[in-house]
Amino acid sequence: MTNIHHVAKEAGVSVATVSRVLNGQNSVTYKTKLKVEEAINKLNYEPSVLGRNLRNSESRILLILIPQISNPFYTEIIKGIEQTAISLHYNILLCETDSSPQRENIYFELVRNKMADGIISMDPAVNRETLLKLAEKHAIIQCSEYTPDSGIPYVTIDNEEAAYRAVNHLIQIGHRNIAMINSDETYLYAQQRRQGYQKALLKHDIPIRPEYVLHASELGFDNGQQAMKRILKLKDRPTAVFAVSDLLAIGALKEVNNQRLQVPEDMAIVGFDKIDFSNMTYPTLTTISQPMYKMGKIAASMLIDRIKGKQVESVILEHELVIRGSTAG
Amino acid sequence: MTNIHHVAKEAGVSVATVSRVLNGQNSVTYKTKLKVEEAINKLNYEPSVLGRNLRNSESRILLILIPQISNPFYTEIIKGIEQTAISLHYNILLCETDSSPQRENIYFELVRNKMADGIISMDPAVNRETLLKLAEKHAIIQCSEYTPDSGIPYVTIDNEEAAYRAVNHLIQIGHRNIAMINSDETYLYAQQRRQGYQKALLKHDIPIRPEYVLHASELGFDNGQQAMKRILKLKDRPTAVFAVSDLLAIGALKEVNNQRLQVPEDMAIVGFDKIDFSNMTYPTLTTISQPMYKMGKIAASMLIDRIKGKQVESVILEHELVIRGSTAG
DNA sequence: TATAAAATTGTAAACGATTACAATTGGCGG
DNA sequence: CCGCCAATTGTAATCGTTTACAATTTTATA
Repeated sequence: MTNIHHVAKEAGVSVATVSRVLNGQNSVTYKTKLKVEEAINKLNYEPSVLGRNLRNSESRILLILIPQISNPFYTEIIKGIEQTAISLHYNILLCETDSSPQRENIYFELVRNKMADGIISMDPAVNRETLLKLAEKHAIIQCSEYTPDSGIPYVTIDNEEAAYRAVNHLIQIGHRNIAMINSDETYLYAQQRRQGYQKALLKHDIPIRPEYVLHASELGFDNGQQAMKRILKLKDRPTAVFAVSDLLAIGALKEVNNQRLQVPEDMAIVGFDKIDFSNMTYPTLTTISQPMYKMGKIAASMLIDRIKGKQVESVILEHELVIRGSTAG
Repeated sequence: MTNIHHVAKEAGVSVATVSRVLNGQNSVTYKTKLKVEEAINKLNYEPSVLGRNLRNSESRILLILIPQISNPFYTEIIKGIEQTAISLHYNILLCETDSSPQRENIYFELVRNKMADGIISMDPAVNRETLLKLAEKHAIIQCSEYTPDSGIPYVTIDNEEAAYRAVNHLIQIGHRNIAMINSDETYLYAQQRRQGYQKALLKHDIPIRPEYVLHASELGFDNGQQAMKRILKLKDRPTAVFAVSDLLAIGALKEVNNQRLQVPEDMAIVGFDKIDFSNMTYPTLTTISQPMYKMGKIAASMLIDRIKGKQVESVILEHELVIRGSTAG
């Protein structure tokens, strides 16, 4: 492997000069710059990132913590992060935590010992204490899910308001028996969306029935399907369902189809996230659109600012209710 | 930041001894080992991966090259890779190439200058020349898509046979006008699947009609939907379609639904990959199941073997035709 | 042309680990 | 108690950069 010393010798200059050329400093004559560049080309030299990283004590790697890589909601955000990261010469290390603390620790370790410069956490099941501790010394941004009053900057949407609008829409089109498929309510977003759900009901004097709120242990098609199975067995069968994730909603939709019931006539469904699939179902899914790509881009630039020592403010982005076939006949 | 010298001083030993304890060498007395570990705990020391990497000239990072992160086919493979990588203390850097050579080059560079130890490429649009050149000096495995006779080891399935079986199934259930939605035929898998398609037709003396083979520029729902639009306008309208990706098939299915035609009565559809979503459509999608997770695991262990200098053999895995609603009434 | 100031270049010390090789220690037989 | 050998520990070089500071060259000015 050819290193900076070889180049220096070849060009007849010192390593410092070569380094300066490499880093585009202008304190070097045009003539020597040419000589150095010639040597670099001749020797086919590529500076070692390893050496550079050690010296600069940075890795230019960003960690992205997500619970499940298979949820398209995350993939869209990741695209946004990627776009910004690449343009600023950072690379991203994708970390699937499976919501397991051990798994998480592996990744936290990476940051602690400088293999990564910072973290964008999207894991709602994150170990908050550890994260907080880590945030004292390292750059961390939360995306989508966050920890209020923790000082960790975040990008997210107004979950309560979004849920409120979704349920409000169901009420507007005449439903009063509205079930909710929520996820684990230890997660903030789940709490907030439940708040929104209840707020909408209360607003219209619809009594809140605890048995109408189901919980999915994970965000997958199966979980949605199972939940719908239970919903269809409830007495005073709900006529509409609000699911906190498109994946759940799609699974639920499938179950309604399976039982030869009609959507939206027998059961209206609203999802959350507006993933691409949500437009491919039959009927298409009414859902809340989150600006995933934008969220990713913002999270990434916040993180990089943070790494560079700047102060950053949390951001709450807009969302939108997209009305489609599963609620509109 | 506390480093190995601090630990050495604290424990009253030399840095070499600390390093030996760190790396579990047994040439160190139990007693000193204890002293060192005590010092490590006391100082809360974490060895710097940066320093270690430089010295060992490795990064313990694997690159995964995929064209689009949003295709669930890849996410499942990635899970497999991840599983193996983590257990062997490697991390994975996910690289979305968008099938763009510039983008690709960024990642190749990472390997050239030791920021990554090897590559698993799943990009069919990869620049073969560059990849071959890179493979001379670096560990590279291809997964799913490969370059025959290049010496680059790969994991894949028998695409021709799989396509053959898919189309054969359509013929078995009575179809003779069978269209194909293929992707760019510069890709090997596309060529092979087309071969399989034609082989099945020929076998049953069905003439091959070039106008029945459409091409999607990308693997997305939209592309499938567009393709189906064109298919439905063909004279001698096909009664069945074989799509080389579930995403295309699902888009196509959507279009058939949109036009109020029945699947499979008016149009039977077979997809490829068995992504989770293929079971959520209406009707569910007949498709070819690839062992994605296993493919990922194997690719990862092949790569790591390669990095360690071992010789590895290419692997062709089994596939399976999964018959579901879109072909079986 | 001499001299001060500015621009360019070079020297050598980091960064934080690993590891040949050297030095020391301890155990054991005679 | 001495000498030898093995086991343990230490010293210092090394990986490939960047950069403070020193040294040199160039330029500007009188």
